[in-house]
Amino acid sequence: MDKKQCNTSQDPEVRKGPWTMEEDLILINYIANHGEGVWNSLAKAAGLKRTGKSCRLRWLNYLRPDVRRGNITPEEQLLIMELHAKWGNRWSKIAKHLPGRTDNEIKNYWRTRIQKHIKQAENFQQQSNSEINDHQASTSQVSTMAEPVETYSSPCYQGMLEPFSTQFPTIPDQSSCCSNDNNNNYWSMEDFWSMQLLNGD
DNA sequence: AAACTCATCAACCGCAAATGC
DNA sequence: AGCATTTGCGGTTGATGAGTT
Repeated sequence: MDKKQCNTSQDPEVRKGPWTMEEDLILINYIANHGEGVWNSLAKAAGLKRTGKSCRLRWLNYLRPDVRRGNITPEEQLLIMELHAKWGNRWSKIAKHLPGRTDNEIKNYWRTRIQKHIKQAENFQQQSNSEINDHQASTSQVSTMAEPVETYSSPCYQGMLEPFSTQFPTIPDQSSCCSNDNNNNYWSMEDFWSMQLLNGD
């Protein structure tokens, strides 16, 4: 019936927003002791005032020990582009081919970095196309180019992969600093897991 | 130094599929 | 078979830090 029930977002007891270190520790400890499970009941049993969804997302994207943060390598960038050309926005599918990467991370990366470059490239192509068309329009009445290029398609990338990858010398630089920058937000996951080892449970 | 803009990313939301009863 | 619940996915938003004026 009401699917929002499992969400319980109306419940004032349910916390939202950024996770605190305490919450992270509770979740890590609970999963270390009991394993992953039914997330709604896990959230309750662990004493977290979060939805199961929120716990799951936090665990999968940030707390799992095998999650890699930052440092998207040029190889990964190209792989993401190739897989996106093949499958489109199937982020979870793409993420499966990038060990340690999450769908959310890849999605964000795509939207903030790659899409920007592609749009620039598209604009550049459209500009040069329109210049060519302007030139050709004087000799021909064909108007098929009015159709906008819709989202992704592998042919669309064909010409973009090369210029994109060669203009990338700027991006790996930032990725090399990102792992630390990201960790500076609050604390590092290495800290967390070493704490776990110290706790022993 | 302050105000403003832009880029990034963590987290939420809604929906559909999967699963259990 | 039908309903309820849970899980997973993709899109979107809001907070925040960095850069610019």
